[in-house]
Amino acid sequence: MIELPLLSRDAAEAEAVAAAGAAPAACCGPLTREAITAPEADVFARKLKALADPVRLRLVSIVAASEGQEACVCDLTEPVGLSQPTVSHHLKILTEAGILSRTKRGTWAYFRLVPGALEAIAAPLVSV
Amino acid sequence: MIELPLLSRDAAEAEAVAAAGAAPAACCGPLTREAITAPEADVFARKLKALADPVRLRLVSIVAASEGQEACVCDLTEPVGLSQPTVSHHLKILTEAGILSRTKRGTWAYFRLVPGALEAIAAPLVSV
DNA sequence: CGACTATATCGACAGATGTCAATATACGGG
DNA sequence: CCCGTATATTGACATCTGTCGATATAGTCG
Repeated sequence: MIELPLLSRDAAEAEAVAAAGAAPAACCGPLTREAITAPEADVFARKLKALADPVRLRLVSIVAASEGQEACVCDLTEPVGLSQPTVSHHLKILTEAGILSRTKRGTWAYFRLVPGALEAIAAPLVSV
Repeated sequence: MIELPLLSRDAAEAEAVAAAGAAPAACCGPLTREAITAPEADVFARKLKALADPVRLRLVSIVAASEGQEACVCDLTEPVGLSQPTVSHHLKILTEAGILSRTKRGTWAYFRLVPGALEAIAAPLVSV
């Protein structure tokens, strides 16, 4: 097994998931069943933080709702009205959280929603 | 209709919801159906931010998993290992976001999970 | 009333976060 | 091979956030 020091744990999992065709796993059981442990809370909070920004929510939504469910940075800069470096920054956070995946084709970087990523984040929030 | 300047919009909605016996409404449709608008993203990000902290996740979970689904500040300080003012601060954020409700009985302030609040946050994340 | 307890608020402070301009890197085309 | 374009990285900066100790507020019980 080769180490992937440049990839976060979440991004690495997302990549493995894509290769295997499986869906990302939820971090933990339902919050309401029994008290979440501190380490589980850290992991879950990291994922929620990645999503808890109006710009990043819009980026995820635009990517997911796009033709072919993918978009490049150049498609995203104008809709959110921010500079290219800022958009790249947000996309990096979303990718490292395992929410988006990045594929480079030529000069362009295409981003896609990782299948099941949002559902995995939602899972601990629903009662049963 | 009386104004409630001391309560956030979310807390006010949560209170109305409790009075009517209804469940909190989701901020918007599924992220993946069509692109979320900027104002919707702001509202949704505010709710996610309230939850996107390891301490607050644990507080919500401890409250929800408690006997009688409620807990007072004194029950919560020790489990999370933080000072009382800090715990009060986090509880205020959760209450203003409409996730917890606060009831004062005697000297104690009891916090409960607002029914349906977590599901309302999860709703836009699930595909259909 | 006066002491004690539970909670909230305030002020301060370190560290995280979102943003941009400038720059670096990588790729494709003449 | 050099230029133009797309993206990523860096450095700087203002703002937000989580934490604490100190203090204020409010309720209980002698």
